[in-house]
Amino acid sequence: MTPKTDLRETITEVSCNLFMEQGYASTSIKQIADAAGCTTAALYYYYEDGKEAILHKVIEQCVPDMMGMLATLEGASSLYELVMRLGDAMRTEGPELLRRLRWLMIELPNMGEAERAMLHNRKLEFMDRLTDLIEPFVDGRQQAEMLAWVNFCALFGYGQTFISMDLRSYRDVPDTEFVEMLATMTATTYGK
Amino acid sequence: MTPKTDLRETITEVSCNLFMEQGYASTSIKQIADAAGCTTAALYYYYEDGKEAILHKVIEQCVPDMMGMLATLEGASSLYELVMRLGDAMRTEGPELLRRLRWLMIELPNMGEAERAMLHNRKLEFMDRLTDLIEPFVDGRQQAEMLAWVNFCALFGYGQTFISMDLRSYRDVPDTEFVEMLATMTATTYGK
DNA sequence: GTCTATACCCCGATAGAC
DNA sequence: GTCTATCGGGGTATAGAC
Repeated sequence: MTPKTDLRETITEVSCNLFMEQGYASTSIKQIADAAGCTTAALYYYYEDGKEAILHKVIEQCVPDMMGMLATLEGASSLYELVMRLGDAMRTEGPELLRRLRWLMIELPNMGEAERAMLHNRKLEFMDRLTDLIEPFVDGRQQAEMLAWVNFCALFGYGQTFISMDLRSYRDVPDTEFVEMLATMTATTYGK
Repeated sequence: MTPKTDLRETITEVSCNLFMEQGYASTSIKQIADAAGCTTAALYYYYEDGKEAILHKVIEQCVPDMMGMLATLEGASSLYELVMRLGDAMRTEGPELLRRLRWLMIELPNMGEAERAMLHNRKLEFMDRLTDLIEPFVDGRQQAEMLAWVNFCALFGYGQTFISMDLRSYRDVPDTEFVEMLATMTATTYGK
């Protein structure tokens, strides 16, 4: 029963949680050690470079698989259905995914050039793929690209607003209605 | 010439800048004192409760006047024009406004219940007012409310994406085209 | 009002025992 | 591999001179 995981794994896991809750700067290695059930000295056995090394490991593991989310969009039969499926995916994987994106954005200043570039690439890949999926249903790639941005930004903005401002009112604006409206607007105006 | 402002004002001003750039947790009172041209002891003359007191003062002053932004929307003659004006307002006041909103969202965990409630109220007031402005052009208040959310979230998501991910590519997706598409979608589908 | 000087604590990090 | 013990440094905060 006891999840006798490696201490190394435990450290990254609890660090991930603490960093996301409090931010990197406000989390002390003492806190991490306590949460992991060891002393600070033990941390340095697994992460020679200390706190910062843990951060980079957490960042690496924290990057969400946004491509996987797009897989469910394949085979949509209309633009309306495509946007609805995107909304569904956001609702399903959204809370965790948006939490991660949000944290990564907050910690950007603590990242190195390489990490920033990696995230930037992931973003572009995601938008490219989403554009691919939209293109068959509209007039030209440029239109598809803009639609990808508008839809992504709307869903992203929706998620950030509620995740950030206060989780309790996540349902003030019903998510199904939000997505339906977005899908209707998109399909009515640009669907062919 | 020399802006011989009160030291008290200087302190809140430089604190605001430092907090927004580095975050509250990563800013030391020594940094604040240096930037304000005084010693840390002087800070405690104006803010007995130290760093945290400065934070609360900065939060208070930092809350953006979102209602003012909506004033420019009055008198719009169509739904399309209304959304375009909203986009214009976002582009004009947007960078500074989104920067503030973003910071406030990040520092939410450091706020008291009262501050959180105040921000929540401001948000609701803003959405209510935006709904008022949209209502004359659509079918019923419920539709207006949802449209307010979709449009706000899209513009907010757009701004957050570029402010956060990297400012340099703010123009990867041209902002005028983004707003035009949003306005077109909104007006075509729901304008009456 | 502002400074100097200082207290005290917690932080990140390491050496060396086990 | 993990702990105990400890160090140096920077952090917040304050007492008292001016």
